[in-house]
Amino acid sequence: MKKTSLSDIAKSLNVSTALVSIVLNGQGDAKGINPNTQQRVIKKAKELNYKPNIMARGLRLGKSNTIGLIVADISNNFYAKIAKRIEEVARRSNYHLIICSSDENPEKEQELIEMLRERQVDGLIIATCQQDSTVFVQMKNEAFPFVLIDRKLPRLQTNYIGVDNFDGAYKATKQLLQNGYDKIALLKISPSHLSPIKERENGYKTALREHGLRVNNKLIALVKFDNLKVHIRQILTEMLHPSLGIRAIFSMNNNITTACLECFHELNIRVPHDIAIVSFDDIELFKLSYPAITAVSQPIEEIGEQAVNVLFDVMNGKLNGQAKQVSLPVELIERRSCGSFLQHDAIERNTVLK
Amino acid sequence: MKKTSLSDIAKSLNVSTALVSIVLNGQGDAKGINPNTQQRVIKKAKELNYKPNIMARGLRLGKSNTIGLIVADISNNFYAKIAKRIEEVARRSNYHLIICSSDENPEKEQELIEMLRERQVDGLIIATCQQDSTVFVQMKNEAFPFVLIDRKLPRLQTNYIGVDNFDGAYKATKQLLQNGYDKIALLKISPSHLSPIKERENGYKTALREHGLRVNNKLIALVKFDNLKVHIRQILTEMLHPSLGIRAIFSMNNNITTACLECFHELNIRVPHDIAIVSFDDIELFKLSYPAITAVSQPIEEIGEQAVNVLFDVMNGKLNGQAKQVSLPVELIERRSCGSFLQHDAIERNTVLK
DNA sequence: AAAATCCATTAAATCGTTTTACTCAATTTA
DNA sequence: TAAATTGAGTAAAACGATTTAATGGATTTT
Repeated sequence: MKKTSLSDIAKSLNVSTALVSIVLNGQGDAKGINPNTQQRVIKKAKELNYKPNIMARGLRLGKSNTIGLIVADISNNFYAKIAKRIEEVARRSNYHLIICSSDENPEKEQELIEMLRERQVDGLIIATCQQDSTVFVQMKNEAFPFVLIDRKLPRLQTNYIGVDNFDGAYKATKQLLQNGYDKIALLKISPSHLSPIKERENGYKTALREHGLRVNNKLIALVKFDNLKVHIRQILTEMLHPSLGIRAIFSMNNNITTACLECFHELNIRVPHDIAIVSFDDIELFKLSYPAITAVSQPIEEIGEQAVNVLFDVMNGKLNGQAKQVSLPVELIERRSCGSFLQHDAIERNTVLK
Repeated sequence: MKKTSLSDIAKSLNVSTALVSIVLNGQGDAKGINPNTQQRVIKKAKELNYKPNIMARGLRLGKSNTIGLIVADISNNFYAKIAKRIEEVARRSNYHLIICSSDENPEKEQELIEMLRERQVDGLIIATCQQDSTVFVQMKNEAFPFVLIDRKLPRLQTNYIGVDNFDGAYKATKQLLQNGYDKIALLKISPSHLSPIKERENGYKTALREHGLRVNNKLIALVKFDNLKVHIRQILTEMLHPSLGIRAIFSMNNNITTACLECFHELNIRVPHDIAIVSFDDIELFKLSYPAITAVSQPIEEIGEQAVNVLFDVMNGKLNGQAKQVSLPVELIERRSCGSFLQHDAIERNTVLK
């Protein structure tokens, strides 16, 4: 049983495909098609289980009513939630979403951009892992609508929705400092060229300096995205060597923190007794791990929502070339993982969570 | 700057579009096109930054080299990971993946199936939340390639990749029984018509019966997917009333378990001291929560992989109409959350995880 | 010298929709 | 009565890529 096309309907009713197309697109009244004829067409379409061929329509119309989303890692709940929100919002405007994951691989991201554009998506939302801005400059030149989320590129004036990474990192570090920690390790995620990483690093450094401390590069480590767990373990065993005197960690994202926690468990290291930790990104796990982890929470829904809205604005030419850059506020959720340096033993084990 | 088409290249070289098409598809040698001409075409294509229009190609070829994936909830890590794996495997065969989330809404799932088929996907992988098998029967009749994952429909003979839910639930329940618990609550997830739910329920019941216990329906509760947290809280406060004497829970999926844990925290209920819990689905969180949660682990990667392979087989007519049903083995990962009923106080708090 | 073969290429049809610019008959207006 | 309008619909082109059958000249075979 092969697919029904417009002309199947047209033939079986002895009318033209034009008429059928018009009616099925709800233009019947506007174009003065006899209501009776309209009914016959609609009925027959149902009967034959007609489904428009989107490729044919897309070819003719030059648009697909689809937007593409490329995230850095769909198995990271942060991106999964953004994706979900984007889908919901796009859907309301009758747009569909194609979700792809670059897995932090710049070449793959490139390919995905190409394939989505070949597929004639009408716009693109990207959490890029690219270092080089060439693709984006080119898309900009071609006036192809896109907006970056979470990560942006230096010197690239383009639409972007992100959060105040500096502020989040600043607050997180400050919190540790206030609780009496002064040797605070920083765990960055590679690729380290990503804008949020840099901004967070600045927040960390500024907090230290304001507190009258020097930045010690020995306390800063870069963790590779691939093979995260193994790598974290190496780094932690080095960093936690007593000679360095590190008693607190600021971790740059949920993946690193999770890997740290696993490692702590394995090595029987207690938080915050042996080591305090504060994380960027707040995930469910941090509420429920023992102890609960203090973390910087990002407005995930808001990021998704604004990304779509800005993209639509671009697509409709409402921004006329102006780049829109949004930086949303973040919030430090205080929990147990960075309890005061001096009061560790006073911390009760099974307390009600915040 | 508008897009380059085949005929742009053809015109600028004074050749036909046919030639250009042949060359760019790597058929140049096979069709005996002059190597020199081939070079000119390829060079020009690069120069003009030519990208094939997938809609035109798809229209002509009647296929899209794309498969669709509909999961029940992309923000559930279980599905996100499956999606990731599917994408990887499909990619290897030069297929692209469109990921959609039905959010446990059967109507939305229906719409998604329609939209993906309109988009001419060549096949579909679905974790359905549908009760009714009409859509699937119809697709089957039309010989449209699809495979179900995770969930199947009763009496529908179709391709399916899932796990041995009965066995997982049986083992989980058994574990609790062996540890001395006999009043074991069962938390099911709605919609309750889903096959894994039923199979898991059977596993639970069989374990009880084999242990010489009666199934008590008062110990079985149904949790709604929407508004999960609030609902769990209601149910738990009822169920944990001392009069029922419940000291253990078998939870049917990671979402429910996570919500339970949150609730326990809030109500200051200790695991396993006050209540033991075993969960279906193993997620990162269960390794790191305190205490670590015993859970039934599913072979996520394997599910994704097999789903794609079976789908490809269907698409290539290798199965000639035969329905392939796969049930993969699961594993019970024993951790701390269901420690022996009698030895609670002996359990040390900060021990090395398994 | 006629027929067959080969080489390099192309014309034209096709996929399914949408849309523009008609057509043709009936009715209304001037 | 001729001209204009209306109502209901259609023919045909276009979107861009692929493919089949054909072309026409050069070379080889009979």
